[in-house]
Amino acid sequence: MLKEERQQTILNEVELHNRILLTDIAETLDVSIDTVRRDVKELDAENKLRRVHGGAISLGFTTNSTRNSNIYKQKEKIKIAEKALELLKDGGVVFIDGGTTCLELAHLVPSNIRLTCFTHSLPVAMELLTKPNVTVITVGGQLSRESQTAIGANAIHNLAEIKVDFSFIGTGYVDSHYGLTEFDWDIVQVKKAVIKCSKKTVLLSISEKLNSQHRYKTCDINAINTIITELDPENDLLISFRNHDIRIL
Amino acid sequence: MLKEERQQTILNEVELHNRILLTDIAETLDVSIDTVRRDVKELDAENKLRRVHGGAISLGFTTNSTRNSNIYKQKEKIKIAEKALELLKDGGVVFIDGGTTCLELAHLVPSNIRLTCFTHSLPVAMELLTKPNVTVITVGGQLSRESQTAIGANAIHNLAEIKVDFSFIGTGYVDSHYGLTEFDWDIVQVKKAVIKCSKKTVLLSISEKLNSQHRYKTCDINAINTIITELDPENDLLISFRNHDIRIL
DNA sequence: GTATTTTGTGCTGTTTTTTGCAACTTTTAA
DNA sequence: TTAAAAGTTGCAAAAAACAGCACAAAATAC
Repeated sequence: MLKEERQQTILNEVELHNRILLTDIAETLDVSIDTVRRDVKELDAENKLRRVHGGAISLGFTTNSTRNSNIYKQKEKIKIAEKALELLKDGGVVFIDGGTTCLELAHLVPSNIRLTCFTHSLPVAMELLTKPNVTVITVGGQLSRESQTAIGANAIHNLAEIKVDFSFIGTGYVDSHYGLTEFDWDIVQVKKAVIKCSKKTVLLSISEKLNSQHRYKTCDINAINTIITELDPENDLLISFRNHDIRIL
Repeated sequence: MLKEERQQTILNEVELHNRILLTDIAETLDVSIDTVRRDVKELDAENKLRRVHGGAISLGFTTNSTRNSNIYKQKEKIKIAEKALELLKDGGVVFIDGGTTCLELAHLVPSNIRLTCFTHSLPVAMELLTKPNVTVITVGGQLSRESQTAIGANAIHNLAEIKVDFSFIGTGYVDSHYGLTEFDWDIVQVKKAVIKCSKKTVLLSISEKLNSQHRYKTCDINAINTIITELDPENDLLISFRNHDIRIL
């Protein structure tokens, strides 16, 4: 049996079952486990599949996994993103933050709308590039491995040089009294810079985060112009935000 | 038996069974294995089939899979990337360009090496983020939809503020006399800025691009310090580059 | 018609690729 | 923490590929 044949068989199995075990394949193809291991190693190097301990998984499982796979409370986040779409005007200039909620917004941006979008998030930028009428501009800087966004002095410096109509941001924690807070100091600095460069700031947050707080403060609640949650604007959970001069969607 | 006749028989067998073994064919046709080998080599050069170790497979055989990332000449590009790895030193500061060859380089960066990598390419940045010891810094700017890299004045401005030990760049066309050239003017401007901010510039290019040229010029061939192709450095195709003060890997 | 060149084929020795095995290390999960 | 499973590395044998040579047949030139 030719090597290429074997590798093609492995690929087919992976596509078919989404994941395979090396031991299974070795038995099916009647070759040693080492050979299968080497094949999978090569196929992984060629980006045809992804090697994992004990076997391999299909790329379809991982490639778009940032968006596709199980995002926490994805239904709520889609609902939030849909509401946020109303704020997008043809020809507008906006900033879109990182995070799964903002990524949903990027995904749902209609492809017919003409927009100029700034972002410091790699996944958001990738998503926006699929929209033919959106001009995408990345804010450069050192990347946070965890969030796949640019942070640090360079990113803040770059943000200082732009001005957008709307910025859509997420937050780790939000409270009507303590404002927006985060677990991470670097993230706070970037968000401050984002708010500073925006005419209007829109907060996208699932209701679960309401009335929670943490160590570092991003801004007062008054710095936010619009809050969007998955809840009905009249919901009692939002009552403490209604006193402020904030639009609730 | 005529050569033509023999080759036609080989092709028929390949189409019929999707694959053949050289030893089988040699026995069937009652010619030496070397003759069959030479036939298959010719047929592969004519793109009538694909030569593999031990035999040949039909062209349609590999393309049946659903969404193979199918990078043109990926094997060659991996070979180039492997050579380029030798230039990476622990603690180094480098720039990695966009393009599939540079993406292979990013993919193959060992996860134990400590590096600071600048890039204006989203896919390269994403790939590098999987390496725990690599600090990734994006060069921001307006994104080219096609190449998923930052281009334009902003990117160039940002590049002007950094200095790296090595930059690894690709090119559309390269010629020993006309230097590096591109089809796209914007791309040229960015590449110029990259070369300017690098102590040493390394060109990664498949041999197919050697001795080709296009409309807009990026730089003279002398601006390049090292050229890496998939060929052996002593290969005759590289002879015209050997006169210059260029290292060939 | 003869000499020369070109092409095709097979053979030989060397190099590369592939594969399985074994010793040893790392990862995983109870 | 420990035992089992999986992974890694190095090695050796076999198969395949390669490069170079020799020779014969065919094509071409004189």
